[in-house]
Amino acid sequence: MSSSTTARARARAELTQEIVDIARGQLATSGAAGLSLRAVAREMGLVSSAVYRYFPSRDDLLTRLIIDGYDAVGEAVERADAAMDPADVTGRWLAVCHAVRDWALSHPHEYTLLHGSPVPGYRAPEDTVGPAIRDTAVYGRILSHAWASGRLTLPDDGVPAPASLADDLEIVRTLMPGVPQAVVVRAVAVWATLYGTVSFEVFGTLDNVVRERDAFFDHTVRSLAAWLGLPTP
Amino acid sequence: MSSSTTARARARAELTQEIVDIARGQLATSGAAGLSLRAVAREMGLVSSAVYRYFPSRDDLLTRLIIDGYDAVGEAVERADAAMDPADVTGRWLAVCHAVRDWALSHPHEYTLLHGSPVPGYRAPEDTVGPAIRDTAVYGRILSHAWASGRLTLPDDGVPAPASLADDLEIVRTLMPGVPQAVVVRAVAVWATLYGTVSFEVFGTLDNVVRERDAFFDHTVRSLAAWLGLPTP
DNA sequence: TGTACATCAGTGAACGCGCGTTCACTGATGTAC
DNA sequence: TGTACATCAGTGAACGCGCGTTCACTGATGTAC
Repeated sequence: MSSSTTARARARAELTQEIVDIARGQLATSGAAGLSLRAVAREMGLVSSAVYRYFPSRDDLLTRLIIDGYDAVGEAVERADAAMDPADVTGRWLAVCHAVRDWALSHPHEYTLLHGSPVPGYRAPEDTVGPAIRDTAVYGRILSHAWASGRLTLPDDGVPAPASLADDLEIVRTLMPGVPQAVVVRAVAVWATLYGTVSFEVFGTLDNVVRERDAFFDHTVRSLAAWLGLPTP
Repeated sequence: MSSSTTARARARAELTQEIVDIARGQLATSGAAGLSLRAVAREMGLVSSAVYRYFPSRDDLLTRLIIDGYDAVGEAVERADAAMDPADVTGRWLAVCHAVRDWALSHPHEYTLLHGSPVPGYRAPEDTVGPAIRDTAVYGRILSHAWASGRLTLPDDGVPAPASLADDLEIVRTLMPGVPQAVVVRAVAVWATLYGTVSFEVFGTLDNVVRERDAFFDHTVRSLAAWLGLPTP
């Protein structure tokens, strides 16, 4: 070999990527449950068994799609956050929420793969955990920063968190160090609202219900910001 | 024929029901996308073509499952609401939310059919619209009653709903007549939170994140009650 | 009440298609001397 | 630099399975006179 990566190695990397891209495209027509190695091979002009040189099984291909998906949202969210003034915690929150929604609307089938029904018979391996919390980590940093810089108002709605939740939600707490318990609990509810709202839109539940999608979403996340105790701009 | 329903008609009704029950059971192992008429026939000891005497196609069977599912949640929600003192609007709201979650946890695959990813290639017919809003209609009645009896506090968080939403959300508004616009908009967000939270739990997103599921859910819906402007008990 | 006819449930074979995965194989690419 | 050998990509056939849907048929149930 002359260059550090051989022609064979380069071809392998390219074909692997092509398999992934074609598989991702097929999510649109068949959904995750219907993803088929044979269909991918057919579209590439390969014999079906050739794909096994690249992925040992269908589930490994699915895992790759899932990891790529989480990374894509994670990156979109990180970029949206980085583009804002770090001190503008409310602006960062809004930017991040819109980034999730924008990504979901432009990649509906990948979003569905990540946040839709579990695929029957598929069990996600450990490798997916890291990428899966990449976006959540960004919300955590925003809330941490908001709290540390004295910009977070504690909730005061007469609904105190029960004692049994005090030791719960460790993972969430580690993502937003310093943030008081009442806000941590609320953050999880807000997290569910964000994805609940986006899923309603992507899965079609809002069809015939909400027409002004942009305005509705923007208003929802602004209300959530206030509910979280972030400063009203 | 002697009785008003002939033996043949009774057998037909029973077998139709049995097909539906078996199909529902198979959602657990195959998911909606994998629901198979042949598998249902096999489990019943029938030849696969016999099922066509009862359902003209696979999609019709799926439609029946969906309608039955919506009706089941709807009924659970209505029963939970009816068991409360009508004047106790906050109690009714909490009861209704818990009824949705309880039903979802005890029928996870039917819940997934209703609120998970769309089934590729399946288009829901008109008949599903009515049953689909049966539960939502109950929330609407609670809010309507709360408002009419002066128990609803208007939101005051410095985030007014934008003008473009004023003419939107007709369907939601008709479900909660009289309720002011600001609350209607918020009700949709709360609706998304409720189903977002339940979906997180049913789809496994909360695994390793929230341990105290009951306490967490109860706290979430109590917070939502306050956020909606329902009286704190 | 009894009989002739119509209705309908269920059969079994077939059509034409799909899938994941394994395996022995050819021929090209890369490596070590 | 040239050659012998090892590695690896892709082939094609096969195994054993699945699916939805159609169709001509048998035999039981229901209906009308």
